[in-house]
Amino acid sequence: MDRREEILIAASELFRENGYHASSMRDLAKRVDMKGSSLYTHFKAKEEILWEIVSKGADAFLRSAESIDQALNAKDKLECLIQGHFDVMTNELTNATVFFNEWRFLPDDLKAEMIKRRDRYEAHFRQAIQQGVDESVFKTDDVKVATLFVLSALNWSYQWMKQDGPKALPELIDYYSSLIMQSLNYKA
Amino acid sequence: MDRREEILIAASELFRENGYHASSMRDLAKRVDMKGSSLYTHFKAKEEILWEIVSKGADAFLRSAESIDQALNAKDKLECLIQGHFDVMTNELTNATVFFNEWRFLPDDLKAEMIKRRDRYEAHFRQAIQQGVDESVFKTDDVKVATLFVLSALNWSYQWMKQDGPKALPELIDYYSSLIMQSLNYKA
DNA sequence: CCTACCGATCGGTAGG
DNA sequence: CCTACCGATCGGTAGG
Repeated sequence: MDRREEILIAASELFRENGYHASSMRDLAKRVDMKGSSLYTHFKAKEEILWEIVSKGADAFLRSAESIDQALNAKDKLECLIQGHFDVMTNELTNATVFFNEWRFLPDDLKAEMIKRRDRYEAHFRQAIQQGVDESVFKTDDVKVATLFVLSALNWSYQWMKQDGPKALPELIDYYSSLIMQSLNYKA
Repeated sequence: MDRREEILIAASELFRENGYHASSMRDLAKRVDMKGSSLYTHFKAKEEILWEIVSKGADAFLRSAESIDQALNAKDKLECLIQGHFDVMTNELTNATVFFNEWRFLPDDLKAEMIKRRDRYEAHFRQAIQQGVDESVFKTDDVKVATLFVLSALNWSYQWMKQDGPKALPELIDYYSSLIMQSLNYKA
């Protein structure tokens, strides 16, 4: 693994623990045994580091959603979306947490780019729910609000997920998923 | 309204927009037409300001939950809890947002105090859901996870709630509430 | 509530 | 990747 990647991992952990603005370049340098000024051979600015981490988090979510077979029926599709969301949470917890907590500190143009990606992710969920309504397996009066609801329940999970969480996690996720299905009035 | 209160309101808005660590005492002073040093006649430290705002947010949620009639049946109780949550979100959006985003920057002892209050709030929801299971109006295999699910869906809402939101908000909240009820398999 | 000031630290650059 | 350094700004105090 190259040095740049090592620094990004250390930065992700640091930002997760202390937040972007409470983390200094010198703090970060200490974690990778460098002097603060040497970080600038790998990155143009502190903001660039934030961007790379946030971007990595967002891409993990998007790739997960985009890898799902579009031919699936609505129920399976939504279940894959939910499982994928938790997979990203599990495998990329640090980047994902920084993504949720710190993306708002990006400069305006990069912030706009993140909003675009977030909207694309949301569209996958809305499409699956709409498909379920069309297939008459979901029953909901308002697909937009239902989508908001499902994504809210998922997005907050970074608050209670822990690195190396309990073995019980797979069952928890299954049950969480079934609660979402029930909220959409799932009928086989 | 006394000066101290005015400063707290300005600080809440400032922290909401820029985050606690990216807001300086001089930024805050400008918003209330003072010099930075003069803020220290009202507050001992910057941290004290954060504590007051976060504390106000948390108390609003707790008071809402604790004002609910314990004699209510489970469905009505949970609906009051949900409505109360959104009332706080509406009336105290700024303090609530700072509460969610910035409470982790409090010193350890105050952080522990906030966790206590959050646990007390959560207990109200768990109790209502458990009561519903006992009354056979809710059906859920795992009250703990169901509580986590409901609170996740509610807690994330600060992300999409806006000050002076759309007139449609009451209907949105009603529908959001019905999604939660369905997730708990509500049967009258 | 102000002016004046403190030491510490910030992100970042120059030059090697 | 380092040393040495920059101007700017930080939270906070003294003294009035």
